[in-house]
Amino acid sequence: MTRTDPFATSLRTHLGGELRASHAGAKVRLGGWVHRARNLGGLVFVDLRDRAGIVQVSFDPAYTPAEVLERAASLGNETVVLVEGTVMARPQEMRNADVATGDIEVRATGLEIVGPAVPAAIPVARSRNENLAAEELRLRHRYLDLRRPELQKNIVMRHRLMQRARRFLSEQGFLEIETPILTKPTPEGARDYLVPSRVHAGEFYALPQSPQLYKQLLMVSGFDRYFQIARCFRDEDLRADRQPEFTQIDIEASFVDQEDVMALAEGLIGALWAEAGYEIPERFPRITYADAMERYGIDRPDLRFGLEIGDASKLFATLDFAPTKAALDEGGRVRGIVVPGGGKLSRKQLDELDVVAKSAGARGVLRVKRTGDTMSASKAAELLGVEGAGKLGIADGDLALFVAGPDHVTSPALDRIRQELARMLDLIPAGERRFVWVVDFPMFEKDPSTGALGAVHHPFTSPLPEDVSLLASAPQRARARAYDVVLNGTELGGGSIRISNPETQGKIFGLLGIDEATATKRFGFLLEGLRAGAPPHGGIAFGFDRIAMLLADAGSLRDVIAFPKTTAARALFEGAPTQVPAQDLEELHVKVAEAQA
RNA sequence: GGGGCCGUAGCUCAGUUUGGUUAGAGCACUCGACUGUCACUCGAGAGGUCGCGGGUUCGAGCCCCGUCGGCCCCGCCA
Repeated sequence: MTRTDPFATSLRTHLGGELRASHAGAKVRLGGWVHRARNLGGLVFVDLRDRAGIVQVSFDPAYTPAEVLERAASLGNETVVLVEGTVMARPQEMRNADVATGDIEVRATGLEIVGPAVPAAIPVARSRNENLAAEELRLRHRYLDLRRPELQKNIVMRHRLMQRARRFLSEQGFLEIETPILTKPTPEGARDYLVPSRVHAGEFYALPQSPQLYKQLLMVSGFDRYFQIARCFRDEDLRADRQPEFTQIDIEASFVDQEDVMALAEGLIGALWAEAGYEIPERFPRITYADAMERYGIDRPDLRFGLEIGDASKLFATLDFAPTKAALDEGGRVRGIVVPGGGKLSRKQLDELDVVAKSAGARGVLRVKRTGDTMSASKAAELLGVEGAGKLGIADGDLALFVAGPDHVTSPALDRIRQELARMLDLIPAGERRFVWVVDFPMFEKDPSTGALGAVHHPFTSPLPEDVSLLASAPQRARARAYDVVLNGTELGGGSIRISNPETQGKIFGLLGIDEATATKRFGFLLEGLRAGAPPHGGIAFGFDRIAMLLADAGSLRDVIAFPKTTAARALFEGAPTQVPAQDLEELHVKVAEAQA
């Protein structure tokens, strides 16, 4: 028994899942879990599972000592065993083409039970037609769920992506630098997770929402290429693609412009997708924010299908049609989508689209259908006539859907309609990957309830040089040196060129309603840093969990995170959060407002 | 903060439409048979707070109210 395998230890010689026909004749010692056992009476087969896969171990009186065979016959699923035996090529008729190790089996001569197991609370080996256990149970018994080959595959992919990112960035001269987890609360943005200080009564740390300020200060310090696989925390309500703690590939560089960061990001994405076995374009196309909103109604367009949004306001202005007239009179627009061959959509499907649009805030969807030279489906269709239809590009057999109102209503509604149409008409080609940069984001957006300006990206984002003059006159029209990279309608990451001039930073704070005293209190250490000699700098951050989910082809973020939280931000396995002893609270100078029943 | 769906054996699910005998099936588990299986097969058995609390009713897994938990969505997430 020679230890030639890199996974060999004092207890084992190989990973069973890696054994192949080339190992035939080898004497091996394996460690693993009993995935399944088949006892034929006098003959026992055990599927032994380790992280590399599953291998069949056979126990036969012809080569297995009686007491070993007896022990094998008693094995329960998920028991941990050490097996000793010889790898044998299986005769042709006994091979199993469904398993990677199916050309061989291990003929056992020894068996040791090293980890007896009670029956598993949720099955690791599922029978056919058996669904996965409820996610609640999978999270509660995470150690079992993580034994499933599918999840192991995801976690392995995550590891590979993480290493590939590290290697790629290191090779580009980026330094991996850790930043604090106990940091300063930030009133902007998402809610912070707070950590009370024991030493300083009444004071709190916060967990970082991102290492933003630290990485800018690292630029000020001269570490001109930084990266970090950074854990970030945001205390907001969750979604399928949102966890309270998540991981970003965080990048910042000095003496760079937008082009440099974008080129680097394209390189990194190319490397990550290559790691998962996909070849993608070296450069990604670009679209401005304004263009994206106009043509797709959203700032992260899915370019895998057409159905672009058009403006039909001019034509509708000539029609004596009250609903659209009213919207136009109020300064809104009539925008719509022409659906080639859309005439075949059923009444039920059209009603579904109506529901989708209404849930996005629209009053309703106006339908225009053309069959030959007959216009139907709405009063507006008749008023429009064939001539109007021609002007809008509505051909025989087509359907057009219009929404009227201000852009902040029509855009989201048409975005939802567009996506729903693509699904209904099966327009999304399988395996298609359409990367796109969205650039020239506005600097600010108005809070609809208060009317106050807020930063679209974050308050440290630099304006486009040609728009600096707008800051004083029309800040809402000023565009930012910010960029998002989008794949198939999913945002992978985003970043910006930062403000490296303390005066400009002060102006931006002013526009955001942060006076000098407040700015000093909250971001003083950044402003001080900028005054101490700051290079031009910028960066980008990628949502690593989401990328891992895409590349592992996982159905949920929770399937690429070893120990995820539920949508109520609970950890079911370890049971966090939890109450703590009164004495601990006292020491932290914390009083719980209402006694828990 | 709001809306939707779900919760029946250790697990996956029937049963809820129309309230009515002792709540079923497959897998897992226990016992037995079986020498080439690979979802082994076959026989037998054990296993239930129908999430929890309250209500309506002669009678509730099923109807009503509340509550807990999970998932999805809106708000929120610079």
